[in-house]
Formats: sequence, C-alpha cells, structure tokens
Amino acid sequence: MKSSNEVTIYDVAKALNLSPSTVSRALKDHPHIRKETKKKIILTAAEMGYRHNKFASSLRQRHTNTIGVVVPRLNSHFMASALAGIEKITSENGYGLIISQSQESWRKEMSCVSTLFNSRVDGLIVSLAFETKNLDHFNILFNKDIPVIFFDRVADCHGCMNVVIDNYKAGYEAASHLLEQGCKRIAHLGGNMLRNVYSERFRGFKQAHYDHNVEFDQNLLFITDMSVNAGIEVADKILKMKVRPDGLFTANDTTAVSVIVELEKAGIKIPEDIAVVGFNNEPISQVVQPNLTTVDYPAREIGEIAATSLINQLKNTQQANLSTIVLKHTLLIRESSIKNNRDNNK
Amino acid sequence: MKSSNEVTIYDVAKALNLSPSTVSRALKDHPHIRKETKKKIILTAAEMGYRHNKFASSLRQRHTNTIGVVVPRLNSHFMASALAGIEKITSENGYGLIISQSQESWRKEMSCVSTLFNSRVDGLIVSLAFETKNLDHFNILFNKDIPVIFFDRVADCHGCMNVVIDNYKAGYEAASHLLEQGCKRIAHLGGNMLRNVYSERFRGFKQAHYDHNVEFDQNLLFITDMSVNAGIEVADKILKMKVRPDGLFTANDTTAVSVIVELEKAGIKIPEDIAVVGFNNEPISQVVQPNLTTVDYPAREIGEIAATSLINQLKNTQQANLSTIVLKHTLLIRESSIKNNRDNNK
DNA sequence: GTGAAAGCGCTAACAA
DNA sequence: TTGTTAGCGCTTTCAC
Repeated sequence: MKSSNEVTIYDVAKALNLSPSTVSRALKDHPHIRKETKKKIILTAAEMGYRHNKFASSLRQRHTNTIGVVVPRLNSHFMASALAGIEKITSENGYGLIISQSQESWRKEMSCVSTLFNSRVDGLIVSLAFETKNLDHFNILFNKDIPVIFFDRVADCHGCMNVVIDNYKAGYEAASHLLEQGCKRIAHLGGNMLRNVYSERFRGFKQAHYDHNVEFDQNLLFITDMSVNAGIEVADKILKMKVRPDGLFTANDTTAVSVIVELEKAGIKIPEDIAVVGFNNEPISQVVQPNLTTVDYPAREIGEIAATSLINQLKNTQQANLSTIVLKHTLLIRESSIKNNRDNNK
Repeated sequence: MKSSNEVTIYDVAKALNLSPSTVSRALKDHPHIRKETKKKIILTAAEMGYRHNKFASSLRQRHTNTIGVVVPRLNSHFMASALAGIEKITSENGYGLIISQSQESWRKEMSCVSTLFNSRVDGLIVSLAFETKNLDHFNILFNKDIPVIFFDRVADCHGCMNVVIDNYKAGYEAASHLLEQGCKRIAHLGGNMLRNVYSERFRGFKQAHYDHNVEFDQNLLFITDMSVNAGIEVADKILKMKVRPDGLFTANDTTAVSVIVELEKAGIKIPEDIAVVGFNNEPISQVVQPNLTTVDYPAREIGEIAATSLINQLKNTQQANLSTIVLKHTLLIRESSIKNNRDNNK
C-alpha cells in the first residue's frame, strides 16, 4: 500500500468497459442510468479504492459544495452550540464547512472573508465582529451573488438574510424584571453599540425604564468590550461611586459573572445590594453564587436555521425572499436578581 | 458588477501580451522571471481582479495547502486556545484550515477523518475522541503518507508525532499536593482510561499515594464521561457514602466545578470537608467558590507546536524524526485545596 | 527569461 | 441508456 497513484473514474470505466461519463453519472446517482450498471459501478469503484476528486469536480462545476463560517470567537457555549447546529444541517446536505474566527477584529474579519472568498465557498454564514463598522468587505461576495447569512450579530444589508432573537424585547424584559424587583438605579453594561445585539438590548432596557416611569442615569451606562477584564473594571468603577446602582443588566454572562465575583470580593451582596441580570445562559451562570438570572435562547436552532436558509438559497436559484427570522428567547429568573428572598436562600 | 466570468491567467497574459506560463510563474514568485515583468504582471492581475483558482492549482499539483483538524469539541477554553495557536501558524504559512468536531464519538471521528481525507488535506492535526478504541480509521492517511499529528489526547502510533504535557507528573503533583494537605482518602474522578490524559493522570495519582504511603481505595475511583452531569452524579454518590473522601482529584475543571456546586448544595464544605483539585485552568475555575486549584498548561503553545511540526513534515519530504514533544504544566494552588486556611479566607 | 503544449480528473453538452 | 468530446484554470516539462 503506497502513495500517489489515485484511482480515477477512467480506471473504473476501463475495468468495467464503460465510458467515464457513465461512471461519473452512476457515482452521483444520475437518473438516466440502469440500476444494475449503477450498482456494478458503485461496487467496483469502492473495491478499487476510488475517491471522488473534489478539485476536478469543483473546477468543472464552478462551485465547491463548501460553506464558509465567520464568527467572532468559538469559545463560548453559545457559539459552540450554534456551530453544532450549522454543522448538522450542512453535513446532512453534503456540504463541507470552513470555520474561521475574526477574534472580534474588523481587520481579521476582512481577511477571513477574503480567504473564504478565495476558497470559492458557495455561501457564507457570519456573525459579525465587535469592531466591524461596515459591510464593504462582503461586497466581493455580493457582486458575485454569493449568498451571505448573518446570525446573532447581524447588520442591515440589501437582500441578505438575518437570523436573530428579539434583542429589544429581551432587553426590555430584563430591565422590567429588575425594575419590578424594586430597582431604581440600574446600570447597563453593554458592548459596542454598532452591534445590533447590544444596541437593541439597550434600547429595550431604556424603553422599560420609560414605561416604568424610572429615569435612566446615563452615568450608569458602561460600554466595554465585554471581556472578563471589562467586568472587573466596571465593578471597580461601581465600587468607587458615591451612589451605587441597585441593579445591573449585563449583555453577556461572562462579563456579568466577572462583575459579580469582583463586587463580592469587595463585600457587596448580590442581589440584596445589587441585583444582576446577564444574557446567554452560559453554563457559568449556574455556577456563580448566587446563580445568575439570564436570557436563554436557542443557539443550536439559530445555527440550524441559518444553515438551512443558506442551503435553500443555494438550491433554489431564485432568491428566497425572507429577510429576517426571529427566534424565541426566555428570561430565566434565578437568585441573582430576586430582591425579596431574604429567607428562602435554599 | 455581475457574476460568473472570472479572470484567469490567460486573460492577464493576453492583456500583457505574454504567455500564461509566464504569468503563472510571476504570480508565484518564480526566480526565472525578470523583475519588471513580474511587477507588471502582479499589478495588472490585481487591477483586473484576478484571483487564484485553488482547484485548478490543487488538481494540477496534487496537494491542497489545506490542513485538517479533528477535535472532540471546541467549546472549552483549552480547545479554543489550542485552535487559535494552530490557526496562527497555519495561516502564517499559507495553509488553510478545516476544523471538524468528533463530538467525543468514535463513529463521528471516523467520519470526520474520512471527510477530511476526501477533501485531500495535506495533513491532519487530531485530538482523539473519548470513545476511540483504535486508530484504524487513520490508515487511509498512513497508507498515503499523509502526516498526522496528535495533541493532548494522543495515541501510540508508528511514526506520527504527539504533542502533550506530562500528565503522569501532573497527576502525581495534584495528588501529592492533596496528600500533603493531610488528605487520607482521595477520590479520583477520571475519564475513559483509553485516553492517555486520563490514564496517565491516574497513574501519577496512584504513584503519589504509593510514595506517600497512603493506600488508594478503589471504591473512590469514578470513571465517567467528564460531563457536567457526571459531576452531579459523582457528587450524589459521594454524599451517599458512609465514609466520605476528604479529597478529590478531578481530571477536568468543568466536572470538578459541577461536583463542587453539587456538594456545596448539600452543605459539604470545600476544602474543609473535601479538598478539590481540577485540571485545565478553565476560566470557570476562578469563578467557583472557593476558587479551584488546578493544573495549567500552555494550550495555545501546544497548538502552535503541533501546527509547526506538521508543516515541517510537509515541507521537508524526509520524515521529521521527533516522535513526542512534551510541554510544561503548573499546579496552580488556590483555595479549594488548602486544608489549613481557616482564617486567611481572602 | 519566456513560450508551447499537455494534462491533472471530472462533468455536461451533444450525439448516438 | 450510454459514449464522445471538449474544456474548467493551472502548472510544468521541454523547447527556444
């Protein structure tokens, strides 16, 4: 068993005294081939150790059966689940996947997109980096009618589809919940407001204040990179305030947890002193003490729907006319935000 | 700006009144091309919007400049970092990356490997799934001399390289630390002993007992799938024991944290009642109360080294003769394992 | 230093 | 239902 000499359809054809085209057709289940012939071909191809050559095929067909994915990072539970969803659907439909990370950087995102473009992906599934200010780097794809689907961190763009949750509503619910717990000064820890997920959550947050007749103090707005460090810094700022907030809504769990840990170190009681709500329902939200109230949403399903939509667009040459799909979320109320539970502490 | 008609080297050649071969050579920096010609070619190629066609090139050259990666999951901090390391090196060297997840399943791992094989990857970087019992599914690669590098979860195999830490020593140190804290009955929560990482850690663990003249009670050995649920189940078992352990070594942080949370719910004090050591230094280890003693190791570097070695093997046709690279680890001692700190609680 | 030409393996008109 | 044929775009001998 040594290297190099690959078996081609020509070899199979010769062995069976057929033409290469017949073999090709049989191998891809073309209708106009007699059943027996097909069976025979498939069998001997396998026996001879034939393997399909994607390059020849892609070169000829001018498409690659490969889908590109660009995400900010893949080390969150949310991303891992979404990716699992994408992977499931694409592999079921015979597509390969190339995954790349923008590391939250605009520059890196550009380079990912261009690499994937050069890899001739048939379509792209994207969740935008923190920093990304415009969609110009996707023009190379748009110009060639290569479909792009955004999920979670999306952007308006002519004719490409978005898969999201209702971040406005989620933000509204989170803030309302805190307000209903009696909070009067709720801090908001959000990310770059360029990103829909952060701006929408904040918009909902403010609307809830308005509807509850509570004024939002702009000094309680913290815009950060949503890292663990950012959480620590914000906690320190809060500690230094003369009048501290009595509530905090943080647009992701990781940062929320980081704030909580830091505040607790300084002797602040959660939720008594400050009630906290996070976002994403990361596993860590159930480890931190007290357990974190958070917004749960179907990551895996988001991935599946994004992938399904892309594949539909790829198959039906006509553009799918859907522009946005919105999935459901749930506010999971846990200990970190319940103000009036002085006694039922397990 | 519309679809389809791609610019080829023929177009560039025609525009410049040169031959395609010259263009091809110029574009890949072939030495025997005059500097000016080269410059001119590169310039107009860019102007005309030429992009290299990987398929034609791969078809012709019989290699793809693509490296495949198979990992159990990518939702751990460790994996994300390792992958980041791999990505850095491969992209610096002009290789593309195809990442796939075995989801800890042997069957899925086989299918990943075969898919990557069919994608004609030039080499493979692998961390084995939990379940994998043998390496037969890699034979298709071995037979064609396609290099395979294993990292973290590795296996003996003729001529393929491993990048690991000294799990035996780490297990030894973890157990020694617990024993030196005065633990006499230390439970071991490990994974499938087929995997080096678990068997070696356990071997070190036992040896430490031996060297400290403490007998290890086999009833305190828990072999699980290292999931969050497994942690909960083990905690429940521990709670039901007549004589409980006074120490616990868990071969990863996620499971360790899950055990701790569950034990604490039942009123067990960590570390006073049971001192705990985890493994991996996941971020969660610094969130759980008390902070988790754990083993840290250079995930990113492991990835970088694995990638570098693979690329070296790819470049030098002669086999690199290294067979195993061992990186350093550190036992990070935190509160969860310190028995005698009744007072210095932060 | 540059060009001509063959062919990598596959697919899809078109023909039979 | 099957075969013939002409490329897909690139690289690479071999010539010049």
